[in-house]
Amino acid sequence: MHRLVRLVESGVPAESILLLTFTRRAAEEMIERAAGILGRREPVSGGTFHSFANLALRKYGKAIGLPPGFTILDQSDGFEILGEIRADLKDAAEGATLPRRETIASILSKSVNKQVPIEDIVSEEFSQFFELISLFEIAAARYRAYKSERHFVDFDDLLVLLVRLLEESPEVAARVRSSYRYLMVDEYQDTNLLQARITHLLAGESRNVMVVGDDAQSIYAFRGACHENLFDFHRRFEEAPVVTLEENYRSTQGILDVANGLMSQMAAAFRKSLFTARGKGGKPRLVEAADEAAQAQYVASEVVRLRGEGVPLAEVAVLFRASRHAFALEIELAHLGIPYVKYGGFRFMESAHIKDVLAHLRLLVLPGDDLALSRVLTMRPGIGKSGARAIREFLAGKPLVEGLERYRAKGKARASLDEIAALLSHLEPHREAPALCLESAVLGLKPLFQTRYDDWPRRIRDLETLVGLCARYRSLNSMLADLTLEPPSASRRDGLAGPSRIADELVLSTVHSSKGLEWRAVFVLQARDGTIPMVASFDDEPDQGSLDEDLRLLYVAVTRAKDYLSLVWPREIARGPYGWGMPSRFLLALPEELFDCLRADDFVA
DNA sequence: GCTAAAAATGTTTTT
DNA sequence: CATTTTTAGC
Repeated sequence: MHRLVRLVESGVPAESILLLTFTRRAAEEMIERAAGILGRREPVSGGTFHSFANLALRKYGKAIGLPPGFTILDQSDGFEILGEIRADLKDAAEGATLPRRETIASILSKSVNKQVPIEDIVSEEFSQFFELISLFEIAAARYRAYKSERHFVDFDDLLVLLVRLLEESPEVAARVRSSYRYLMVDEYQDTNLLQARITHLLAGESRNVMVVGDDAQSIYAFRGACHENLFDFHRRFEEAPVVTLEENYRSTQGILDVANGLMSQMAAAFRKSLFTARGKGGKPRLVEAADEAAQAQYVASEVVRLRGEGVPLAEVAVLFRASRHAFALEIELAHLGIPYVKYGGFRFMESAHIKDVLAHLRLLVLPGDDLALSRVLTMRPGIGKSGARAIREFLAGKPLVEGLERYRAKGKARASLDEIAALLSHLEPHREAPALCLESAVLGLKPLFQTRYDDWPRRIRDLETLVGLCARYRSLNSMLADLTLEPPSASRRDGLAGPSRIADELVLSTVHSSKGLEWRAVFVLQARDGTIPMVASFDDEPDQGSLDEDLRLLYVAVTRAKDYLSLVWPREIARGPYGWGMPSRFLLALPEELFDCLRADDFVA
């Protein structure tokens, strides 16, 4: 940040500075801080690598044959396509069971992000599918073909295509480089090989580039992040000075002692020892709870106590590994009437009702979007998978609404087709603002939702919130692209969280989504062996790599806390590996005197 | 043959 | 808990 200020003060126009990072929350945080320092007069550009790629490709993609109106696929779109491909490949598998479509997607995606052949990924991480490598390669080829025929672009393609654009079109590369002369990348340990290449390409000859990262906080290896990028950057830009930041301005020493203790268990290369001038502070707590309910009760009662001591709810966070770890707590909070926002985990854009409505809008933008068409068709009564396929084939190349009316069908299917045709012809994307269009679609689908979903009131509320969030868009296409790349990420008890930053709400968040943020008080749920580190079963010990990643995950969680930290471990949990009944091995490895060891049961009673 | 309802299954984490 | 596969039903 200081470099940013210095650059601007030394006369560099703010708009020639580009800030990039991997996660949206880190990007938001980064841009907000920059705006805070520089004032609003000169907005700095920046965002995630993906959103930057989206903008650049819309603008210059023509140079590599990509039309500006390309459609972005989200993860579940990709799953759906691969599901079809998987079904087609079943015969070729000759009786062998193919992995789930999500697994195939993960293999293909890793191969792209790490820029290594599928064969390597499978032999390293999925050796049980070694026999199927050639099938995966066929699947990859079909998946690529499917996308390129339709000008569909998935998350990985955004990066691949940006690299190709910058490499194959020197004119475009020169233009982009001249408009962003100074490049800064935050959370560099989370970038993958493609993003590192983009960084190098954008830096170009001028080499005006700075990256910030902490290898101890690398927690995205599962999607191909490569924290060695940090060291590689150091080698590539030899003249770049390395500044190690060891003084910590956030946490009290008691918390840093735990953080240092965790870090000393890592096999990391850039060793640090964190210290602070903030003083010792209270000891972090290591709290034993009987089960998840007791864990929830302890956390809730502590939150109430802290609020009584003057700590606002918004200054308190509860962190966990997976979204479901917070379920019990959510019930408890609802019971006590404590408001909260929950980040991470469940994704709205992938929940059925939102996809239902957006599929209709996608058809308005691109009538040939057969992924969206399938969804629009099959969500109606009377039309199933094979019916949809027949209708899709019939409709190919025909005007959509007319075709729907002319298709020969009877009974429920006929009624459904008429309803779709009526709804689609009623929506007028050219005359209405995108948000209004969305609103009409919601209204038109409401009767169907009421029969289809038991919890339709909640879903309708979600959609109404979504309409509100979309008010700022001027084109349907950019609205859809943004919703895919930057979906609303938080929820409240009753659904989608709208913009209400004023409210004093407790924060529940996955550790992954908490990166870069800080709170006065932090609770970590399920700091339990089997969860952190995650262990699938008794006889299945995790390998060193994933063990290390989990250690870093706990490190990230611990270092979010400024003054107060409680690590809670339930002895019994409802699912998953039973019978561990131990705190995380990473915590057991630390000297006991670093913690106040408590029992939640004594506490709550 | 195709759909719709019931059982089974398999779980991070993000763009 | 929500999605996918299996099974029954039309």
